Amino acid sequence: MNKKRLQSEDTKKRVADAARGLFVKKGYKATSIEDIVSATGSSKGNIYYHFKSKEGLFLYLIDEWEQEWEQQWKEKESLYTTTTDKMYGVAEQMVLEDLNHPLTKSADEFFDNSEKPSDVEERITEMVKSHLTFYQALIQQGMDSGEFKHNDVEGLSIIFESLTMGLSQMSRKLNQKDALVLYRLAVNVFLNGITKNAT
Amino acid sequence: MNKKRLQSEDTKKRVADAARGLFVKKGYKATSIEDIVSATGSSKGNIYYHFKSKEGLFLYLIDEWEQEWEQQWKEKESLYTTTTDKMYGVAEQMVLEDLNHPLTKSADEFFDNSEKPSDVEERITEMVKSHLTFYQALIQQGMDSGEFKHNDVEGLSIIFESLTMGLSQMSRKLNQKDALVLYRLAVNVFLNGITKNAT
DNA sequence: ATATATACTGAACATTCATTCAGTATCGTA
DNA sequence: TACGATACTGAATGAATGTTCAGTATATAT
Repeated sequence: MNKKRLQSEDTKKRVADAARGLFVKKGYKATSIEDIVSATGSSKGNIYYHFKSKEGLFLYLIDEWEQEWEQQWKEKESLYTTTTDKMYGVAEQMVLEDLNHPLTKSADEFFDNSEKPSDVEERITEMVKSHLTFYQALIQQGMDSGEFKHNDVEGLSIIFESLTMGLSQMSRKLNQKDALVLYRLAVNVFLNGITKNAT
Repeated sequence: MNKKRLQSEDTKKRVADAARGLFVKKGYKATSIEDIVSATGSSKGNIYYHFKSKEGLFLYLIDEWEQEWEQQWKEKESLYTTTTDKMYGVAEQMVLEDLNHPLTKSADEFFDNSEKPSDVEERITEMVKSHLTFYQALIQQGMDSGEFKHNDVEGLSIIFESLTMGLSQMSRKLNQKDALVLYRLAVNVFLNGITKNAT
């Protein structure tokens, strides 16, 4: 039970990769199972053999993506000394990872489909919460270290999350280079608003 | 030909209002013609008699909304003296109007449906462009008057648009009061990042 | 070599939804 | 009053799409 299992995992990965690509490009709803079938050569039934449903496939990709993000961040975090640098680092990773890694589009799309209180919506809400917690800790850290002015930490974290959400939508048409410039400028504006020493 | 025409216009308005309410609440895709039928008591056919299509109905609402926004802004603009005040004013109107007035949700949703290069997508792109032009002029004005530091005007306008796009998504669950606080804080952060005199 | 679990196929099914259209009702007007 | 236009009805259509399932192939274990 080896060659078979390996092959099976391979097809599962192939399906996941194709689906990811399509979701980035077209969004969740606009991507049909049929599209994935065409892209993989695999059959409909086989996709349902490997994944519970379309939604299940999507959730699988989200999890995968989140894990990778976390891992990459851990690798980078130690390289930054100041909180300021960390915030630039986050923005950079966002452009590098999130724009490549696709669910941005589908995720935003999902946000607006309150139709079904599906697992996915819960999942996304959960994701936003964890973002907020993350930013909150980061900003608090900056305040404690004296880099940032004291202010409403929770509010600022929401604002930063909002800013990045908006940026991810706006920069969809941009190439990576331009997006990077835009994100940097955004963090710049955000920091000079909360940093003690004016630039 | 009067009573009839008035009645007709009335039903058209009733349909539009109901559709607006549903689009805000559920988003564009999640709102079916059937939903609008249920909400109005009008028949499917009648909706198609008054509006070309679901998309046409949506576009109608967008136009209506944009006109109202512009009008309300004109009434307020003269009340603000500094550009700073104007920006707060814009934010305030956004919360007061945009959150009430609904298409926010559906509009964002549309952004992610690149499936069809439909009129609507073009329309929304156009809207974003006009926003950017507006913010650009406002920010330029602030720079000229000496209120703002000199900086990349286009970039800053994109950032402000992004920020507000993100805020509109994040504040969906908030009540008007809390949203207002959040938006004010956001503009505060944005301005203290580009205003010469630190707070 | 045979049996069995695993991997896979694709036609059929079920549902949702926008849109159409042939027909009916209502109102203004000649 | 009768005719014509305008306003409205709702069943039927058609297309898209997620999901199921009975059946087939393949590889591993006995």
